[in-house]
Amino acid sequence: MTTEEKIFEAAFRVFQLKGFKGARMQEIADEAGINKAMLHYCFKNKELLFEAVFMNAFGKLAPQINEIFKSQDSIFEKIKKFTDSYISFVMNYPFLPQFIIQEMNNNPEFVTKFLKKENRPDPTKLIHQIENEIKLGILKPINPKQLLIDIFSMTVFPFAAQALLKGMIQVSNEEFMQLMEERKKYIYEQIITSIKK
Amino acid sequence: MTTEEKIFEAAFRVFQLKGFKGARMQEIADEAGINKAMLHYCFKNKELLFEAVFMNAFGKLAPQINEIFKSQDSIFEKIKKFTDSYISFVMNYPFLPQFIIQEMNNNPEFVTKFLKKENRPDPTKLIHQIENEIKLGILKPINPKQLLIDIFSMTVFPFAAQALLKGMIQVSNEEFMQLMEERKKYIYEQIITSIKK
DNA sequence: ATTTGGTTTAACCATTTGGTTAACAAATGT
DNA sequence: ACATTTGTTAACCAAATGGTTAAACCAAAT
Repeated sequence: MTTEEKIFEAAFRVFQLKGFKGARMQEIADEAGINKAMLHYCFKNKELLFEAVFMNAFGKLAPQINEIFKSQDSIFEKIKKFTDSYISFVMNYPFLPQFIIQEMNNNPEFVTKFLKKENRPDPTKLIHQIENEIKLGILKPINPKQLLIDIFSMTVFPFAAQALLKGMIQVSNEEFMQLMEERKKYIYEQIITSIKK
Repeated sequence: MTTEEKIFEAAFRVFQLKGFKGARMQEIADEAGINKAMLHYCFKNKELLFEAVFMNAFGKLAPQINEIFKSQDSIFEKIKKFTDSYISFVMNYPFLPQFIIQEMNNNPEFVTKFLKKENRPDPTKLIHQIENEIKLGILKPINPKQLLIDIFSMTVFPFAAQALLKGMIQVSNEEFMQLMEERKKYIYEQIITSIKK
């Protein structure tokens, strides 16, 4: 593994855990097992290192989101595939959702920056599809944007609010993960039941 | 307004916007229109000031949550009241949910600390109630914890992930607030449809 | 008028933190 | 063999930051 990779992975871990402001360059260096000057040699400064890490992190999630937006499946199929693949993926990176949401809120300029990327998830197509399936009488007449919010909420929130949730409903990490595993199917069934005509 | 109150409100604003690590004592002092030394005179140090602000913030939300846990209403009634009161309340403090989730994740010791408070929201009663209504055949057989997660997810997530969401589905702040207004009823209807037998 | 108590401030301090420099080592090309 | 580029380190630096101190202010009590 190259030094650059060691730094990157260390930074990924530290930033994810502490956020941009909370992360210390020294800690990243220690975690990577190299000298602090090396950080600035490989990645000019904290901002650039963070940006690399952040964009990479978001890049890991974007495909899961794009899947739901771009594929040719029916709404039902899309929801099933999305919840399943998103939860499966994020169970391996349990802190990713909170990390992204937190930094997006703390640096609103990131939102506009990421929206400019060409692979930006664009929901307009999905919204049209929902409107269409409503017209066809497959779905109940609902606001497509609300449905979209539902899908994200039910899938992403448990991970984003992990600490609070675990504390509140009193579950260990194992039980939590099991709940999330169960949730793959559960979300799909709940949503379908509530929108199918 | 006393100096202490001025400081507290300023700290509330700054911490909410920048988080614990991101907030600067000088900024809070400026925002409060007083000298930095005054902060340390009134609230010994950053941690204590933050703790005061954070516990107060959580205290604002706890009643909304306790309502759903403690009242004598049916599940249906509880969900209706919760979504309505929570969203109404949080529309006046749009950054509160993200603030609390963020700091809970960044300082896991807060979770245990807040769980010790006597007014801690305890969902066991609600879970029993759900199990009971399932037995009575009012609700479909679902995992009560999943239902609880749904309620929180659908209500809290849009606020917690505000920046990302607004960017992704391309809505202005006004449109967002309108969606949230609409959501008070919407969530209730969606959930009821999906769990009513 | 003077003391007394809390309140407020300007100036200061120690530490932390992101970042730099200059020297050194190890490849790499000629 | 030698020069040049690339990788790596220890020591250092300036700015930022949380926190302290000692003096000034000011209202109420004596």
